[in-house]
Amino acid sequence: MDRRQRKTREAIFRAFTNLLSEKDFMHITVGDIIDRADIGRATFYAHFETKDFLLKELCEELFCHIFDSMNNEHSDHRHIFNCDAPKSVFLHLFRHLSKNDNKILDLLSGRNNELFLQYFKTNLCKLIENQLPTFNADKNNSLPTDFRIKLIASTFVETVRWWVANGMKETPETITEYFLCAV
Amino acid sequence: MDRRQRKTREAIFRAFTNLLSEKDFMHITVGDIIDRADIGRATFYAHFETKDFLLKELCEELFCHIFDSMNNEHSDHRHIFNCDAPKSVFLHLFRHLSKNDNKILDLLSGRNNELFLQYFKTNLCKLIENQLPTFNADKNNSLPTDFRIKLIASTFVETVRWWVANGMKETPETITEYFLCAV
DNA sequence: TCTGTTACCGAACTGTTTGTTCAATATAAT
DNA sequence: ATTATATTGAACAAACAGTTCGGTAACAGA
Repeated sequence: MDRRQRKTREAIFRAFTNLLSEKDFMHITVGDIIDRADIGRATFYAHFETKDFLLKELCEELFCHIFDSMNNEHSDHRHIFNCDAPKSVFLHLFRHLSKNDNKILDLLSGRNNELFLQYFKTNLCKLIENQLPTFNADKNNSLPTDFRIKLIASTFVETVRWWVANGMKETPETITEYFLCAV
Repeated sequence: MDRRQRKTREAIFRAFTNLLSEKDFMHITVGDIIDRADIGRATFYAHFETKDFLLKELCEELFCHIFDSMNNEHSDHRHIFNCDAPKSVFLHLFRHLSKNDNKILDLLSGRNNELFLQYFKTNLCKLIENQLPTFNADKNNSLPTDFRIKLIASTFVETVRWWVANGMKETPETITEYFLCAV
């Protein structure tokens, strides 16, 4: 990739994430973004079709590679997760979230956390579907499977939300315990 | 209230809820609303400061009175809920949701259900806080209280979301069982 | 170093949306 | 009937979205 392209793209993402921690996505204008990124208007539209696509690509850059790496590790080194799954998988996830250059942390603690957690949830459901047999099925075994998956996903999301709202004081290990205790 | 005012207000709400079931709130313009409501532009702004305030007032009209009535019944006739709380409270809620003139149903099954369930959740947490001692505390008793409340609220919301996504085929009684089984 | 390619700039431009204003008209309240 | 108020339609400035294009700077390969 051209160095110029890369720099502009990074400048746009940086400006955009800054703005997201200040105001609603809905009220951020393209003008705001190009002012803060210090680039021309035409340049922005050369990179992203609309503001919505910018959000989409940011989310993919943030989350999808996490899940991809997760799935790869899961299939390549299945033994790692099978020793005490699903604990390892979610511990892994919480660790990723807690250290990703503080970029994810900023976005998740801002006004728009629902926005990102929505994207997050979509990927999460697939992951949980694979892990489902390893979950303790004592209590809500009688519930429909798709319902159970969504419940676990929303519990995970709510756990993350509570975690970041309280300043992420707990260790990933503790939070994993909380999550597994709740689900 | 002036009959003219009331009629315009209703026309705006009707047009707005129609549009909400068709496209994202973000992409609905004031022009769309006044066209469908068949009113003048100046009239819209005489009623609502912005599009966001219209959404806010719609949510209040839809949800807040439900919770108000709930809280009143709860304080006036405490015995009703104490016989087998928290079942009654949430059964009550599910019943409300399933029959409110199909207006709530439309909105909750549309593209913008996250939007409304967000408003919903805020009120829900207060209700759950009152009902908390009546919940089965066997499993996740060790978790922080505020965390437990948010978990229960998000489980309720996720239950509603799954319910409407599947066409609300289950009776309120069944869904209440599902919810209490999951929480 | 030279050359063709590609990205960025910035300024202008069209079309859309927002929110306001105002005089004229219609409806409600007393 | 008279007064008060809601609605209308049109026009308006300001903000915003998305496009176009000629000129400039940075890149990659020979």
